[in-house]
Amino acid sequence: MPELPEVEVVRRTLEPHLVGASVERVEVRAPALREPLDADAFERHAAGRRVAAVRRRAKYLLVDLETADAPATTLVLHLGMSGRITVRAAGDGEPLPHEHLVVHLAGGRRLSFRDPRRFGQAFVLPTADLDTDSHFAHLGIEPLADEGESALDGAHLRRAAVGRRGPVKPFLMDSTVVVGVGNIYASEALWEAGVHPKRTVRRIAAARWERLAEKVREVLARAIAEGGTTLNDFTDGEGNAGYFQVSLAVYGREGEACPRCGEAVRRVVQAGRSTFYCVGCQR
DNA sequence: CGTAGACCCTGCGCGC
DNA sequence: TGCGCGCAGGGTCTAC
Repeated sequence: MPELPEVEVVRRTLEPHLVGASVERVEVRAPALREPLDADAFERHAAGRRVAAVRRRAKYLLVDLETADAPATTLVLHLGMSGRITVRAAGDGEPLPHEHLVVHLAGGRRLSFRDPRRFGQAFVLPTADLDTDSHFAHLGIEPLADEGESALDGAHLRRAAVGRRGPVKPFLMDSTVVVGVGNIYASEALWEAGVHPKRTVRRIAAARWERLAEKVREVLARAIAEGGTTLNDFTDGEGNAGYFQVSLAVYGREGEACPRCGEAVRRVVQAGRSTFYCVGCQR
């Protein structure tokens, strides 16, 4: 469900509910995720703290926690394929299906983390250790970062492709190159840029890298503006659906007419994931 | 070192 | 109506 835009939409909707709130306790309801939840760590590093900020790095949601007498910590949440994070009102007490973690806030509201497929993650660590933590140490640049040294541009993609082979679509999804580009938006950005998903990264010229970088940023920004893509069950932190799926040009549209040239959209599997593209206008 | 494939899970929609 | 199959937004590990 969630690529970068969906996580950013969740972040933005959670932020006003969480910043300034106090964490009374963290309840581990079902510890079995791929990395089992550590109730002791939550108790030691999250309980009794105040939310200072809600940030995002790649597809990770970062809830910064502070207290007067200890260094800052960060609650890290990843939605995997099927995770959902919502704020529940005080008194709304029914346990939800697949609810793994409940963060109880002062006043009775709760932050609820659900994940049927259990590919998600939840852990807490000192904020100072974030950059060196194994989940973050090898991450590439943020595609929507401001202009500057680490902005996503054609030169960044071209440099990252040096010495590599293989098709451009999995390359775009490689989080050591650029983060946040998942299976939906990789197909969409390639279609927007007119680049064939199977094209080898060694045969892409500077101008096309530039166009591709631009389209990646554009597609992600548009998806955020439209509240994220909802295929089955994505909702923001307040439980609202997103609308970007109506804007998808090729993803999930095998056999339908390409909006640009009318050719039938095709589906292939690359690196185990479905890719949708148009032979008429992607070269 | 870089890349391809298997794998971790549950739920849903489709065709029979 | 009910059932089995294929497929799903992510990431990591192993084998080449």
